[in-house]
Amino acid sequence: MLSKTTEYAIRALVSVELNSRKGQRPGFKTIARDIDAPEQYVAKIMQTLTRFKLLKSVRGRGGGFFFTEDYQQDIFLYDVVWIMEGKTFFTRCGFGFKHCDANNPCPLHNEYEPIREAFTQLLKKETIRSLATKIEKGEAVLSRLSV
Amino acid sequence: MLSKTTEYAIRALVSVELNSRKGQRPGFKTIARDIDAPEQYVAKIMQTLTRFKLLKSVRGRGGGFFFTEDYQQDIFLYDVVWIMEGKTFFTRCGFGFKHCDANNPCPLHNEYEPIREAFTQLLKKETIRSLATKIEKGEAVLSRLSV
DNA sequence: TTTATTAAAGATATTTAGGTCTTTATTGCG
DNA sequence: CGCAATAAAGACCTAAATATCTTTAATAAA
Ligand code: FES
Ligand code: FES
Repeated sequence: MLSKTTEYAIRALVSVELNSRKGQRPGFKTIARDIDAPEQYVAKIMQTLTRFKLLKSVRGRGGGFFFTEDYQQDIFLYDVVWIMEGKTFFTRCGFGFKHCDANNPCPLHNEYEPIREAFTQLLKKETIRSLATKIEKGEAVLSRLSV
Repeated sequence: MLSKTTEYAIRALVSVELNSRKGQRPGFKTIARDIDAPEQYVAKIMQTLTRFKLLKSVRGRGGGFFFTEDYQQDIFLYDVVWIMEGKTFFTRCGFGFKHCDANNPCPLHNEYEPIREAFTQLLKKETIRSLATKIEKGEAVLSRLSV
């Protein structure tokens, strides 16, 4: 569904959120450990997220990644997916056509479109904060050691 | 969602169904043209589908691909996806964990699981025949030249 | 039986996603 | 200032998905 890279990106942002709730400013190594992903790959992904201004970074001693003060508006998973997968992600044809077109539908369209839409709505509803809160409440986990 | 290969596989089978309704026994070149996919790649995919006995092939003059007489039980899209993507396809974690586990859920689980299940049900409901019928009725198309 | 036609098989090539390494720039601390 | 710690940047590497090429085997028609 989502690419591994996008999954890492979402998990990494949640890691930053959880760390900052504890007054920390994590670096990419901390994040990578948190989410059980390759350090250097996480570093690359953080570069992308920073470039797209989903969060800030500072280099040097005491540096790391953090959300800005004007982080009033939530980061929706939709935003992350949009950045990592491109806007076409939300309108792909389930049958493999270049575009979805309800006026010239593939034979899966009528069934597939509502499912794709439900997933889009999920991504427009859930935020980095909402995921972090679930984890903080113990309702979910950020990574699993076993299986 | 589905890999390109799986999409080709489904479309190829629908092409065989539509051709055989017209009394034809298509070869991989005909199929490739029907579904607008690379000939040799389609050939490879047909080999896989034949190996898994979703349909039969004969070589030589007048040869091609066709469904057997005991083709009473429908071919569900679920079967095709199972063959092409593996059984783990239907139980993947939307957050990137190795497995989905409701007892130790990721923060997307509660929202994601129903969507994944809806898609699985779609694949268990729709068949190669049902897709072919939609196309035959003019309700959908097998490929699109433009966009 | 020869030939044309077709799929199977296997090797190879290309592209994309995923991942690593090295160097440079920035920052804070002693 | 000089050093240690950190992210950025870019080159590079690896693995998987996608695609192609070549040879072989099977079949039917002439
Ligand atoms: S045309 Fe295929 S999903 Fe809409
Ligand atoms: S644990 Fe992630 S979807 Fe079930």
